[in-house]
Amino acid sequence: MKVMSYASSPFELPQIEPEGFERADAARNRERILCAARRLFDERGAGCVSMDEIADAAGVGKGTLFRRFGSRASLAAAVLSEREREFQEGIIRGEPPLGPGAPPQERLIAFGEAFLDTLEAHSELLLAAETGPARFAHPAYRVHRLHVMLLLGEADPECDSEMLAESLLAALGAELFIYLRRARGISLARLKESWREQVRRTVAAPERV
Amino acid sequence: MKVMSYASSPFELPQIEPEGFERADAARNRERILCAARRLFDERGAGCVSMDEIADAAGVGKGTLFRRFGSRASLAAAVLSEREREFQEGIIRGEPPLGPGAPPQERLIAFGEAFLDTLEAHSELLLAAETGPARFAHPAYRVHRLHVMLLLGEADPECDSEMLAESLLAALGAELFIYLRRARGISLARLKESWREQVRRTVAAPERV
DNA sequence: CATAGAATCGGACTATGGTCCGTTTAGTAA
DNA sequence: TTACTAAACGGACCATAGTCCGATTCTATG
Repeated sequence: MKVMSYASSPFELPQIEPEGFERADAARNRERILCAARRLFDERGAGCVSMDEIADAAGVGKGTLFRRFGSRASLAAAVLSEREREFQEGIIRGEPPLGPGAPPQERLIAFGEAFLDTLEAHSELLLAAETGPARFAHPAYRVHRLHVMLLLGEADPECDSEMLAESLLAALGAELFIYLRRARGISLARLKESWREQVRRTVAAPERV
Repeated sequence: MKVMSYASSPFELPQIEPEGFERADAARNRERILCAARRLFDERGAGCVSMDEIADAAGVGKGTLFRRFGSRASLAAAVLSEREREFQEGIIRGEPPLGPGAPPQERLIAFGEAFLDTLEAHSELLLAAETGPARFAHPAYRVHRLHVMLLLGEADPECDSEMLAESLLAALGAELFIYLRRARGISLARLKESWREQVRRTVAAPERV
């Protein structure tokens, strides 16, 4: 079996720092936009802020905003990128059970619980960052998928870890989270318990081998 | 344990036929709109048809279109409703394993496979009908959820069937389907195999009890 | 048939994500 | 310092989902 590792598919975050040189005014405007967006999203909720408002608050034209960030979803992702970086940090170099060292099943459980915490704190932003089928190609999602896939493969070499990873991650989508949490009033604790149950059922129980 | 049945939460389809009386012109326009929408969606793909075009093709004002159907997502759902009706028919009164009679695990597998067939045939429409967290409150989704939940509870009375049903259904979302199928080129057969694997792993294996 | 009034119609209007392109400006080299 | 160029700027512009309300049309009733 071919062994995959993070090295073969390096970490990728949305290209916040551009590759080559960046003009001073461009850098300044990018910073201004991110600040304004962060503040407005925080104050009024991501769903209630238009791109025009962000451009105005940043003292920047609309064209500039869209050239920098491409789309609303992409801007939301950029605002989330610091949080995402911390999350990935915890996964790669953090303490067990989220970080390396714990058995894969426990790491999977810890991953989902940590993700649910992120959803609890930033569900609106995550929802804004999820737009259409393209979202699954986003660098952050790819990292999550690779992580879950590797853990699944480690926990149970028999399984189709690639597909199971997609299925498991689908249960952590922002739309579903918001519906369950707000419309149905399901507690965060129950969502976590449900995730644990799903992981336990998905990876082969120890006695199976 | 309280036994739930379909009777306690009757079938609900989007209210295509209005409850009370409907004026003749209203009925005629509703039919015209559905026809035009069906045709245009079919000809050019649901993603490439605007509401204005549908209104024009139906020979109807935009206001009329929106009063009838409320939103783009809702119109897409209405266009799908016939297919959905057949699907539900197959589930309730059809032949096993989709219909009653087969063991719950097999019925779950058949459900997913049938759903994947529907996605294969109508993914764009289903995508158009999925809009935001509200989609989980749609009558059709509720029927699917209830069905999966009952089967899960039957297959394994120990499990939290309510939550597991949501998780399983999340893996059948149109966004994910389109991404896997088109961007990743994964075959329908593999998606079905993955569904079977997931169901087998989720419901307790027979020897567990 | 005539009338009343409630339901419906339809298109102008708004809000908003996203694009375009003429103008401005930061960096560079002479 | 100046001239030059590539990049960035910004706001007018476009497409489209969804709203509003005065004009119109349907149906029931006398």
